[in-house]
Amino acid sequence: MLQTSRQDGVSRMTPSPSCAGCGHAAVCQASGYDRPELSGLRHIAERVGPLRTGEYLYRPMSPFRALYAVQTGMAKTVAVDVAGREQVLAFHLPGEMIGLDAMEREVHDNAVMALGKTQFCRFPYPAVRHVSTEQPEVPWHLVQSASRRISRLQLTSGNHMAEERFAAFLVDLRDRRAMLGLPSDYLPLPMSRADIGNHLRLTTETVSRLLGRLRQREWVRADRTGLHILNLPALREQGLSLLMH
Amino acid sequence: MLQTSRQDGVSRMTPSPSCAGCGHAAVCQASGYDRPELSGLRHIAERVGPLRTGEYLYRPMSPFRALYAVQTGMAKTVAVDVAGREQVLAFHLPGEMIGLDAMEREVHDNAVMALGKTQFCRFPYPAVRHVSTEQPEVPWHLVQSASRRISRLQLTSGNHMAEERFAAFLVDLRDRRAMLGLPSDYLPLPMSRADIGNHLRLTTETVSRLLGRLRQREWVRADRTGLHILNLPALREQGLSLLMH
DNA sequence: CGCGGAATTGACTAATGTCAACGCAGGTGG
DNA sequence: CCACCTGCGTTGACATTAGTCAATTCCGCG
Repeated sequence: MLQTSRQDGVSRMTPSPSCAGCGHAAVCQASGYDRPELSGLRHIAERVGPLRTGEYLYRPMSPFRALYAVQTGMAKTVAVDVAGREQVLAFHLPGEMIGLDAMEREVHDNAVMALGKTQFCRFPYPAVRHVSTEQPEVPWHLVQSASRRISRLQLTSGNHMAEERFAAFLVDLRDRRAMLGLPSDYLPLPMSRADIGNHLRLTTETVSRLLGRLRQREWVRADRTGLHILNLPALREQGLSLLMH
Repeated sequence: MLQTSRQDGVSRMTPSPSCAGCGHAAVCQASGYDRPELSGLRHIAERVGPLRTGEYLYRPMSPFRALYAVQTGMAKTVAVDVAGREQVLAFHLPGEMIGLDAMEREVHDNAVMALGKTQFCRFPYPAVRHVSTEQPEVPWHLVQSASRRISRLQLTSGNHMAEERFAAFLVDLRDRRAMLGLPSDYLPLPMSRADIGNHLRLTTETVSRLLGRLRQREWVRADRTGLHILNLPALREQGLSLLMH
């Protein structure tokens, strides 16, 4: 529940180390942040965290002051409706821009929570606007991030059997990791089964049963912290709703 | 099916009348296109259509060359997966930007189809980039459009009872029409029940039954072409998953 | 006036959710 | 260092929602 008084991430913020010596240059490169036309973005980046499981980067109704990107670890975006039901909208891997849905708005609608030890880059919005006057590619980079986010959301909005959705979820996660140059035959799953289920519109029980079936077919080897992919083609075939790029 | 050889919209295009005397200034104003910092966008706008029901504005795999906005009428965006199953991702009202998910990409993933007699504004992408050099607010306007699109997609990605989703759908449609200054106690529904159902992850039969129930409770009066809202508060209560702005 | 696609309605089915019991693992404190 | 405790995951039995299939009606259009 969002009311718990866990520490919010923004208070634990390094003033402005910029990207010099960040040590995660590979991810930035894979995500396209290293282009010279975006150097301004790198210079205004602040580092947030590390946050630990359950800590919030921001919460619903908190003022929109910055965009974020995951640097290391994983995070989830969660919407909460008036009845208090939560909906996990996305899991974020390193390099993915967070908070785009609040742009040009006063406050965030959603919460973002760390899953496992997670660090973020923070891009203060006024500074983003400022560097854009010098570097006109900056807003186009955001447009592209938003565009990708739209495509990703469209992927999960289809109506498919539970098994397809689950397989597609795993393959998508794998492909995104591969794209970032991260090991992709093993997927860490720092989120709970409940989170996965919620995201896919399934119950934890169903997720558990699906995992059981995949294990039985020897397509994956899984424990509670992660999952080895043993038969990627089969998984991909199963989740054919993945028509991405 | 996308293979039918209906005429594609882009061939029926007025060279470049710009927005002078367009007659839909009210919609543009409501959607924020009339700001002086965006005058360049208005000047590059071409008019497409009118297209009639079932005609495509563009199809999957067609090259991305322009953004569009509905001018009058309604349109739907449809994704098709490798198995040929279609997913209606959105219904577009006048003023809504279309094609953002293909930005900075080579081709469109989705199809956009007119629902009833529909006109579009076309913003050729190279011209958009060009005016942006003069008017730096242009890309920010796109960011904002994309941001809104993300919020809207997030709305439909929740797991809720069929009745909630349906009520929320109707109320959302009503609110968007109201925002545009269109009559909002009556909702034209130029799409088929199948389209509505597909969008909401329901079958036509279920949509029909839900409509029946709403009629019985005297919350709406509906025929196949549209629907009068008789009890908006009740509908809104039913679809409380709508927490927008 | 009748044809044909779309919508509606009903009977039955299947997928997934709900509820409940159990087990495993990690963490804490004796 | 072990034992218990607690939370998460797994598994099974049953319930419920929405889907499927089929028959019927409605309505626009030739």
